[in-house]
Amino acid sequence: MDSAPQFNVEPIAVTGTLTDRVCEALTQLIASEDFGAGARLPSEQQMAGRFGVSRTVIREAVSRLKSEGLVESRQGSGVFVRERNIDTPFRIDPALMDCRQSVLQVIELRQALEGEIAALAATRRTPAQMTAIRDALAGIAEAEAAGDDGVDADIAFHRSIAAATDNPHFLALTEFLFTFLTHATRITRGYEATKRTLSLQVKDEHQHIVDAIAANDAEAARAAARQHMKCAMQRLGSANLKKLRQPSA
Amino acid sequence: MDSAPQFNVEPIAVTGTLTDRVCEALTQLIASEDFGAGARLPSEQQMAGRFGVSRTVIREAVSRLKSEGLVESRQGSGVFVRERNIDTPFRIDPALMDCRQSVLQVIELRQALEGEIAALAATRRTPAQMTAIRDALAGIAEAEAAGDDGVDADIAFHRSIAAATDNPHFLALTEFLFTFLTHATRITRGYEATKRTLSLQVKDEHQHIVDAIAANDAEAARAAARQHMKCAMQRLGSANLKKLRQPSA
DNA sequence: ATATGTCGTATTGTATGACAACTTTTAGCC
DNA sequence: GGCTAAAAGTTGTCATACAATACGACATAT
Repeated sequence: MDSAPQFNVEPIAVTGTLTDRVCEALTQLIASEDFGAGARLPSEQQMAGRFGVSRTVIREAVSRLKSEGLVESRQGSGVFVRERNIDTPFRIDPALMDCRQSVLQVIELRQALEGEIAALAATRRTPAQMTAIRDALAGIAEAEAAGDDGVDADIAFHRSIAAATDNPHFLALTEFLFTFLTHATRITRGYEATKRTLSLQVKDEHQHIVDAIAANDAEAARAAARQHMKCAMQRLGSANLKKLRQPSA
Repeated sequence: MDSAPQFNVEPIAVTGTLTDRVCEALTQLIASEDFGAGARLPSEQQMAGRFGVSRTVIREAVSRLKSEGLVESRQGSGVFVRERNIDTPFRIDPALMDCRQSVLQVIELRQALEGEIAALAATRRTPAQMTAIRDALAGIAEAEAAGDDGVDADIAFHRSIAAATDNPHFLALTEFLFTFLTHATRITRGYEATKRTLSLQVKDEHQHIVDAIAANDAEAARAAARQHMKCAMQRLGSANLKKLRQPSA
């Protein structure tokens, strides 16, 4: 009988762009098991005909579904429904945001990353990226002079280094950790406080990192970044924080 | 001076579709705060000119960014960077799952983490955790003997080490990266293949890590784990990866 | 002077046609 | 049957055109 999946297009929403509507309709079709995992969608031309839109719209809709991991396209072959993706992203429970131990743990994570990030940046940085790093470093001093707390500038500095790795995942993860830390420290305070009093030392640490990256010295960059993170933990740790659990026995 | 955001487009990645590359480049540009929240991107035509691609490609890339919530487009006005949500989790674009470069980049991320994880584990591990690590190592051999591909056992091994850091975020992040890698390598294949042929070397690397952790030697553990990851990258890099066709028939 | 209407321009949304790159199927030959 | 080559089908990319919308400039009315 009807072995071929039907294309019963319910009257799609009357709001939003055509791409939005087609996207929604396709998502619904896939979800309603008319097209199971591995099934091939009709060709873009066919879908354009069925929906009464141009292939442009279909392509944009499919592109979105691709970015959501629902389908995958193979050139010359077609568009196929993906297996249910166990898309469990990495997240940090916001409930831990005001927990100081969590902050230290996240910084510990950063310590692991920043060392490698600095090393890779020292190896791969382009002159343009080096300039961006130097600008960001200067931005910290400016912010400080302007009376700003300098948190944003500090983040921008570390971000510019992460960007120089040419590995977007380092940048994305750094970004993510920073959003957590800024929100967390906004609760626990103590960031600006410690930062202000020790700004000289921090500035020195930053300079060491930049110098190493400028010199293409991966090992020195790694060491400088690690030292920077270590000091950051100590600053936070000494700022009236409870100690992390240490290796007991 | 020129306050307008620069558009220093470095040569983008040489793999994947044009849309993939542009998408990645734009994400990086937005993340690197050349374009802060609320800023307007250049018009699609301008971007097409700068990247040297057609407007079609730009539109599909922007469409993906829209579906990820990074930007929003207003007809007649332009494309604007959206305020980053507080709890946007760290995730990896599923569209990059079959991109071999992404796999290597994620492994590079793991390389940064595993070194520190091993070092921390060596410092903090409890006897019980040490036992768990040894059991996991033995589990790899058992799985291998049983004819299993040993992927799950390998994951369990690294997980047991991450658990010994007493920092739950290391465990969670490792977990996340593994789910990505398993899904990705299930597409690109080559994991078991390379693993089988080089299992002796892998086993040796594992043993070195365990020994260092057992001896509470943080530096040795870090070195061993980094070496392990480095080799993993080389193995994947040399392996002849090919996209896998879904067995729909 | 302020408010309002109109217009022109810039920008995104959509349509269409074409070609390239790639995959699958088919036809033909041995 | 098995192999090769042609053909058809599909996604990827490009170029162009027009529609729909937003926004500022300018003129006009109150």
